[in-house]
Amino acid sequence: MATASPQRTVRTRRGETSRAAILGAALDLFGERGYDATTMRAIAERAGASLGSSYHYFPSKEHLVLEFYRHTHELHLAAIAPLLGREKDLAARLRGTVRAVVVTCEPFHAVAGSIFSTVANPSSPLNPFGGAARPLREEVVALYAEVVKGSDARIPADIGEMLPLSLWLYQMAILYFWIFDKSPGRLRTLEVIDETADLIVRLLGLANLPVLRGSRRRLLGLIRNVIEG
Amino acid sequence: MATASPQRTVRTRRGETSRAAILGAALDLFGERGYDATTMRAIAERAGASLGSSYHYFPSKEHLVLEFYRHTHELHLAAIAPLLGREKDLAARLRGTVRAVVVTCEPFHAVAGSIFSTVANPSSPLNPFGGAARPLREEVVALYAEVVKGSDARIPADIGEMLPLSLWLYQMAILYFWIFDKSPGRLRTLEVIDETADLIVRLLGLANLPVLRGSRRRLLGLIRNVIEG
DNA sequence: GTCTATAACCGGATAGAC
DNA sequence: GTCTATCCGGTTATAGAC
Repeated sequence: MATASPQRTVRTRRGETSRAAILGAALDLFGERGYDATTMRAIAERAGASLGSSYHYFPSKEHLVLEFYRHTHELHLAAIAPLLGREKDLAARLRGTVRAVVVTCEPFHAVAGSIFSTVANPSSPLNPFGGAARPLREEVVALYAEVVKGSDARIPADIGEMLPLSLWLYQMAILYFWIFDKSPGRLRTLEVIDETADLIVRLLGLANLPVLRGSRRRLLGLIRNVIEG
Repeated sequence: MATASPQRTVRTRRGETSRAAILGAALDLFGERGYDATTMRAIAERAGASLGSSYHYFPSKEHLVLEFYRHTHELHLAAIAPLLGREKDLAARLRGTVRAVVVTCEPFHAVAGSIFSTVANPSSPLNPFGGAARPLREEVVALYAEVVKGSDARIPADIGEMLPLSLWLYQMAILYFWIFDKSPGRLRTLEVIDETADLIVRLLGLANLPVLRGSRRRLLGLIRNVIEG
């Protein structure tokens, strides 16, 4: 077939450019006005595209938000790479990782509230527990697996199995606290992170105590059971 | 002023009737078709009212659903009164109280997701952590204070101070799990309640262990600190 | 067959006449 | 307190351009 493939880089590049322009406009506007106050029409206009074009690239307004997640996730990964390469103490790794989450998200604090409420809705495709968010969720869980595995802490196997997902949940709780935090520099959130990260590691160290064995087994069974659903 | 007050019961009653008709129609339709598929226009039509009239009584679609929530809260109180009068075991009281929450809310399950997300929005006046929701929140916290106080469990004072609010938070977490629960009869949620209620009471019993003293003090300090904000 | 654009539709919310 | 007329914005249909 000498006529060969009609797929050319040029044509693809035009699509990519439009897509990037629309996404960039959306992220800008979310940052400027918040999620609710940003209309799809305004996004299209700023991107120099039409409304129909925006919907060609993003099936819904919420899908633009998903992209926004991914963006901050990449920033987060880059921010903590040095720490994870150097530090061996579990509490320090955990504290540093979660601190980096809120620091990375800081420019979007004003938007976070409305995004959260959109996303908390179980019927939203963006719900973090749902299917569409699975790839990203699994990346974050894998990150917490690395936070644990790269440390010098010795974690029992049954706990280690559940720990990354539990830490992901912990991170979500911190983010919800952070959304409400009006303190200057979000200092209160940072304090809470320091306290809780320390407490978690301390309790992990106590998990082998005979008196706690029964509760530990039941708690792990519960978590396992809940995840399966 | 012999012309006196123009407020007559008749006029008030007419308003009440319309209001009740609209609310009733809404609850019926929510039950029949679910929240999303029920339009404000359909509610007005079934109630024999106009769209504008509906908005005269209820500022938004979500407010209609909130009304139902208040209603179920009353039902919940009534449902657990016998249990709280009779039972002395803390685990049983807690389990029964939280079980009754989800049982009472069951007719409401299809709508619960959108309510939760409305209410989770920090900028919403209806946010459970915010000022407007304070009266209802304090009622629920007071209920959990009674769950604890009416039991034969001996709770240290520092824990007792924080416990009702913590249990309220625990109930919220259970409700969020319940929203996602697709199991028949919502059995999985009931199992989780039984497990967690038991676990909580067990851990309360262990709180006096010397090894846990440090963590206990830090955790309580943290909770106290978080609440103040 | 990939991209863009215009013109609707639909339903929540509001304005203002009566 | 009730209505009609309208706005507004997410979403969809669809026609054509490259």
